[in-house]
Amino acid sequence: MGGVAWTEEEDHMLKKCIEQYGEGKWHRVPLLAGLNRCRKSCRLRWLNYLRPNIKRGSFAEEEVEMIIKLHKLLGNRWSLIAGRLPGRTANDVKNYWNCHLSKKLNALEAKNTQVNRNTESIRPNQPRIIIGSSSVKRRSLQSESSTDQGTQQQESAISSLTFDPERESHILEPQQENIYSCLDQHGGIIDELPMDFKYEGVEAMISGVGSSSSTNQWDWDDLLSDMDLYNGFSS
DNA sequence: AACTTATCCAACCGCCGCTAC
DNA sequence: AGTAGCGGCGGTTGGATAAGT
Repeated sequence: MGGVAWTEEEDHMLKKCIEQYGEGKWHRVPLLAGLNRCRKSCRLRWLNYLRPNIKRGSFAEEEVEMIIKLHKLLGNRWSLIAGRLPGRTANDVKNYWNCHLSKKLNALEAKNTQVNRNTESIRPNQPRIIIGSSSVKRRSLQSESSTDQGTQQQESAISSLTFDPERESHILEPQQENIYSCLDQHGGIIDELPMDFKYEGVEAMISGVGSSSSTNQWDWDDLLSDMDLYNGFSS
């Protein structure tokens, strides 16, 4: 493991402590539980392993599809992504992404680079406004919007930002944008990706009307709410 | 069977924003 | 205004295990 593994006894003590005192106040948990662990370890152990209703085992295709979609929109915001996958933790999602999906995307990126060398004109004529990296933490976005770093164009984009499928891809990093463009444009490697994700356009994805989405617990309004809160757009 | 390499994933680390003082 | 403490997050590490030779 990455550190000292938790014993069953420690798990029991932590669980008992949380059940008795509730979540939160993590700085007190080690003391209350009588554990020789730091607050962060306790919190992580609870969130990723001990918390009730945690789903274990491999990811279903629908879950993988959802992860890919959400990653396209949110970047490496694992906690937000996990929030849309009942029973899955941010750590699980992150690990799954790093172990399984990022490799596929890297392969795509490599291929995309090669493709771009031959087909420069694929890029859109009108430049997109990138309003901060989606993988950059919320603080960066907020600070960008509050400082004079951004151009007027950027500030305008930020201030007027509401959800709009036409603009949703703007929150993607340039690099990601290339990768996902490649997903749309080159079905070959995408065959490795699950289900019908490879055939869906952005519009279908945004509206949640993908052919397999009927079984997903997709609640776009909730997600937007989260994003608003997360990015501070609602304030 | 023994060894090497690849993969998985739990745990740790460092950073940041928020809040109270 | 400055700062310390906290919760929370994403990135990284490294041990266990599986797969390959």
